Amino acid sequence: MLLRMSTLFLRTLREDPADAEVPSHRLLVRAGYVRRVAPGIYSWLPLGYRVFRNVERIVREEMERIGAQEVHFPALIPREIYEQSKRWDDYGDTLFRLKDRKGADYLLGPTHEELFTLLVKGEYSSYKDYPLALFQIQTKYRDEARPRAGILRGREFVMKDSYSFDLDDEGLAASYAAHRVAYQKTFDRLGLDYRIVFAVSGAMGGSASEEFLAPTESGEDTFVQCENCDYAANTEAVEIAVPEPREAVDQPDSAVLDTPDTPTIATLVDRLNTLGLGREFTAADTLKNVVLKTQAPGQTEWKLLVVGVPGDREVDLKRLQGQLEPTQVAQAEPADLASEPRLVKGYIGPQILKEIGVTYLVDPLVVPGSAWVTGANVENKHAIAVVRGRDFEPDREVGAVEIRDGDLCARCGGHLSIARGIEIGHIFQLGRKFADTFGLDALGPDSKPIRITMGSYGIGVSRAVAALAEQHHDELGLVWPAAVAPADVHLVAAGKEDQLAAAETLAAAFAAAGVRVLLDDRTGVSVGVKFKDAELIGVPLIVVVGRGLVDGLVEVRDRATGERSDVALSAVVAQVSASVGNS
RNA sequence: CGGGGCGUAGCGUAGUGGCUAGCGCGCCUGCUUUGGGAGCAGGAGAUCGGGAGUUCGAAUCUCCCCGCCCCGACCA
Repeated sequence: MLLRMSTLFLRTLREDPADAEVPSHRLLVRAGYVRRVAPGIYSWLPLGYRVFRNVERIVREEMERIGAQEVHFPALIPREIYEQSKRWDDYGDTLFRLKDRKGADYLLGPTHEELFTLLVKGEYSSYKDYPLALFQIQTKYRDEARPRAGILRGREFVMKDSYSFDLDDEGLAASYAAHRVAYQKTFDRLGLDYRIVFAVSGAMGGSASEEFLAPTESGEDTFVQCENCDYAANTEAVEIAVPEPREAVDQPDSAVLDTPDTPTIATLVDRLNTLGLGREFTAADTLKNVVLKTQAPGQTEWKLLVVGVPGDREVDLKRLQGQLEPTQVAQAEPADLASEPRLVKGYIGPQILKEIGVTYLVDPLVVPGSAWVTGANVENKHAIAVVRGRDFEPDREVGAVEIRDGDLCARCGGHLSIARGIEIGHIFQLGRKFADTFGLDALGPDSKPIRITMGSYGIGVSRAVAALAEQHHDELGLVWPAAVAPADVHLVAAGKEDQLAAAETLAAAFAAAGVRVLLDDRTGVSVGVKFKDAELIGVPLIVVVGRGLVDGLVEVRDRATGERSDVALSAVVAQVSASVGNS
């Protein structure tokens, strides 16, 4: 392969585009890889499309390696198919909907579970046909409320999605494991730094669920990782270490105290410490009861919900929502509170919740037998030594507190640290949700139907390009890993005539040796511009045919390390093709 | 949808009531230059986001609308 800068459709920008903030967006635009068409919608230019196709190729190869077979579905899908799975309504505003000339409804696919399931149902009917894994690499559409960060989160993006079809749970587990390995190989080959984190399976249902996150500052997913063991989870799924449970019975009796004007945790703690109770209280000794409301799927009615957390912690609504899916959770409005006068704002305690029929969830930090200062359900009064298992019993535990940097790992007790990452892949065991919806069965050896169980696996192909740019750049520009770079060598002809002629000859030799070469054969461009462009474009090796030519030397530069060495013109092809072959 | 910022040439920007809207990059022509985004000279390119209004006069002031970016809500 030989690409010539003199004719390449490329214009680099000297300055950062004003609308770009994150590094990938800035650099991909500056280096002429992509151009914005509309918010969240981008065109891929020749260099960018080469990187894109390299990523796509690697993803495809690793899918095929585990026996997944590639298909290609339409992006344009009739409404009826999504009606069957209820997602025409359930997906909400994020679904791109459109009408044809007859007024019939269509959508642009955000994911393709329906089509995969229906396709298999239409073709396969025997247990002998399974297991099966299919995948596609397809443009997906989501009408994001707020597209952002260039191609990291667009309204149109390319995703590889695959689905496994198995007869039983063991088969699903095996398919899931195969995909997990394939994803590791894929991201390893791409040169992405990533973490596999536990996730909640969310609205899609199912059990096992893990995300592949590429740690980077501009990532929009927060996750937690243990500094001691390999535990990592996103903030919805994370579990932190909790205190040992205690015996409820042998604890001091509960008592009600006068605590006027203490509707907040801070005012309460101040007051407690003036009462001479023989100990110092902190916010962590109090039990905060936050009033929320929930809406079960398919219901229009909202029900009150109280969540108890230690007073020094906030409730993380997003985390809570993630665990209560598909039930919706929201902050209770004053009007909601008014519907239950026995809940006294600022003085709510769990002691009466059973009696008044309000669901009570506690964070696991509120362990059985733990004693708390909490509201007495009377204006200006709090209760002390309120013990879980004696004075109240929650309906269940749910991880609700905001995770802090330094919280302890539930596995090993090590410190947890919070980081941000880009979700580049997600694997989960979908189970029988769509098989149930569409009646996907295989006929078993006993002539009885077997309901198929599915796994769902996604890789954001276009997003991976952006994630690579996020992880592989410096102040000068992009620094592509060899496997995805638009070329192996960026060959700069530093001068005219002799040097240009020598560069031409060398470029032909590289190409003949199977080295992908980008030749800067532009005349009338100063060498400084060529160097800057080479650094911005980020091909791993830069070879300069310049002043050393009179001595039969060219300069080889490593874009990543900045290392430079002079190599004999006669030896450079062999040296470079060896290093390219090794990578 | 809430909060903030911003719309002037392909890109980055200056210009807060007064002459022909200025500058840098990029682009075109010519000459010079060739190891770090070159120099000189000449040139093309803008309905100043749109509409309405105020005014002798509007990029500039007022109102409405549209769009973009960032934060949040939301979101595999």
